[in-house]
Amino acid sequence: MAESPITPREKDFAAWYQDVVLQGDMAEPAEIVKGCMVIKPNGYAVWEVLQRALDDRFKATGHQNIYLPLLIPQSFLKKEAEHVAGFAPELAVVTMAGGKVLEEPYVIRPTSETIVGHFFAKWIKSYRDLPVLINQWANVVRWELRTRMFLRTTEFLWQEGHTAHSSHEEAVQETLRMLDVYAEVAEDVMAMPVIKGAKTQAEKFAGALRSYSIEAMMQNGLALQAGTSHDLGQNFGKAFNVQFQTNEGKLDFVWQTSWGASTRLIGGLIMTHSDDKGLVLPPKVAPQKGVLVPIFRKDEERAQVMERATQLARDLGAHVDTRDGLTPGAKFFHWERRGVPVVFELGPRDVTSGNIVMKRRDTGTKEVVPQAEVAGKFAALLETIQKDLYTRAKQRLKDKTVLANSLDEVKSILNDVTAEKGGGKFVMVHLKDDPQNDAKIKEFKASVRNIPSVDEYDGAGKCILTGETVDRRVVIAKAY
RNA sequence: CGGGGCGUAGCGCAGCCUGGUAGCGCACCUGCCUUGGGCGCAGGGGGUCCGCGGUUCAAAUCCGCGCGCCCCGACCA
Repeated sequence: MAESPITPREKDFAAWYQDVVLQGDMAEPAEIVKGCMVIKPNGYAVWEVLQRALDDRFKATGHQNIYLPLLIPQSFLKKEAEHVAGFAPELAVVTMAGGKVLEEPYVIRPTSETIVGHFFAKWIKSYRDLPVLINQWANVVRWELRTRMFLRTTEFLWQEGHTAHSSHEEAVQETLRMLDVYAEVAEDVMAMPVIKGAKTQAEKFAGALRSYSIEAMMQNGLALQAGTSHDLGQNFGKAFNVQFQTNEGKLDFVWQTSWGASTRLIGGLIMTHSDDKGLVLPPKVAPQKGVLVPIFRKDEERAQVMERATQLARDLGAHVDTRDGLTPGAKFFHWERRGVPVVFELGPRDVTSGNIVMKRRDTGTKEVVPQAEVAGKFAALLETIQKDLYTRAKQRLKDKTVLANSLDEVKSILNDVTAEKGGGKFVMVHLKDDPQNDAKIKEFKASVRNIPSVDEYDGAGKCILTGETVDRRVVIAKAY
C-alpha cells in the first residue's frame, strides 16, 4: 500500500487543502506567472456547473449578460474617492502599448463599477430606461500579496452584476434578492451552509453604502466570504453623472447595485466537504456523478464484464474506466481523489450473480445491489449524499459557533487559530457597527464577518466594547 | 517591503561540509505477467546541476554578484 499523497487535515490544514486541489487535478500554480493558477479540466468543469447554476438564476430574475472591456482608463478609478482608495494598492497598470508610452495608463479591471458608470451614463436618460439589470462573466486582476489556489489568486474568474434603479428602495431589494440567489446556490447546489448578513461599515466594499455577504465556515473553522452584494447608493451615479428624468420631469441620480461571486466558491466547496482521501463533490456539482470500474482476470471474463459494464454504464450515465495496465485498486484511488460521488464495481462474480457493487464517496460505504435496481438506487443515493453533505456541514457550523460576552472571551477563543492549525470558531457577540470596534477585533487578526440578517440568538444586548445597545449579535471569526 | 528557507530529470529529493564518471524514488517508454483497494519482473529514454563572474589542472560542490520561488508578517473576493 502506497503512502497517501495527501497531508491529513489534523496535521496541517493548509497543506491538506493544497494536496486535495493538486491530487484532485482541479488546478495547479501557474508558476511562470506569480500568484496565478491554471484551472484544469476537472476544476473548470465544476466552475461550469456553478456558472450554470448562477446564470440560470440571474436570467430568472431578469438579468442579461454583457461584456465590458478588460482595460479601464486610470482616471475612471479616481472618480469615486473611496473606491480608488480601496483598490489603489491592488492595481496592475498598463503604461505602454504598441511600443509607446500611453498618454493615459489603463488599469486592468479589479472590478467594473467605474466602466459600468460610464456606460450607464450613456444609456440611461429617463425613468423609462430603468431598471437596467446586467451581469458579466469575466476575469479580474487584483495584485495580492499572498495567494492560495481558488481562494485568492492574482487573476480570478467571477461574475459581476450591475444594476441601476430609480429608487433606493428598489436598489436595496435588488441587493438582497441577489444575496438570496447566492445563498440558494451555496446551500442547495453546493451543500454549503452560509450565514447571510450585512457587512460592517469598516468591511464594506469601497464605494458602497452598504455591503452584504454570505459567509461559510470551512472545516478548520475559518470563515470564507462566498459572495457579496452591494447597495451602491448614488455614489457611482454621482461620480459618473448617471442622471435620469423622473416621471415628474425632475433630474435624479440612479441608485445602483453590484454583486459578485468567484472561483473562490470552488475553494469553499473543497474546504467544506473534502476529506483526507481527497476531493468530495456533492452530486449536484460533480461533473461526473458515477464511474464504473470493471474487474476481470482472463480474456473471456473481460469480454463478459465489459459487455455488461457498457450496458449498465449507459443506463446510469456513468463513465467506464477502461484504462489498461492499471489494477482496479489504482482506479478506485484515482476516482476517490477526484471526488466522484459514486463508484461502481463490476466483476465476474457480479456478472454471474446479477449484482453490482455501489460505493459512496462521502462515507465509503459499499452496497451490493441487483443490476435491475441499480438505476433507481443510484438516483436515490445521489440525493441522499447531497442531503447528508449539507446536514454534516450544517452540524459542524452549529458545533463550532459559540457565544461570547466580552472582548477577552473572544480573544481567548480565537487567539491561536490559524489556517494551518485550525481550531476556528464563529463567535457571536454584541458589537456596535463602528470602525473603531472593528479595529479592536483586527488586533488579534480576526474580523467581523457580518451582521446576520436573521437573528438566531438572544436578540438585543450591550456592545462588548462600548456598552451601547445593539439589536443582535454579529459573527466574529478568523477568515480567508 | 521586513524575517526565514529553497533552486540538481516531469515531480519529490540525495550529493555540496572534505572539488575529480551526476545519482535515488515516483512518473514515463518497450516487452512479458497481473487485475475484487496504489501488481510484479526485465530492459530503456530523459539533465544548460537557476544565471553570470571569480578561484583551480579540474566546480553541482569553494567565493562574489544577480534572478526566481516558497513560508512567516503588514493588504485582500
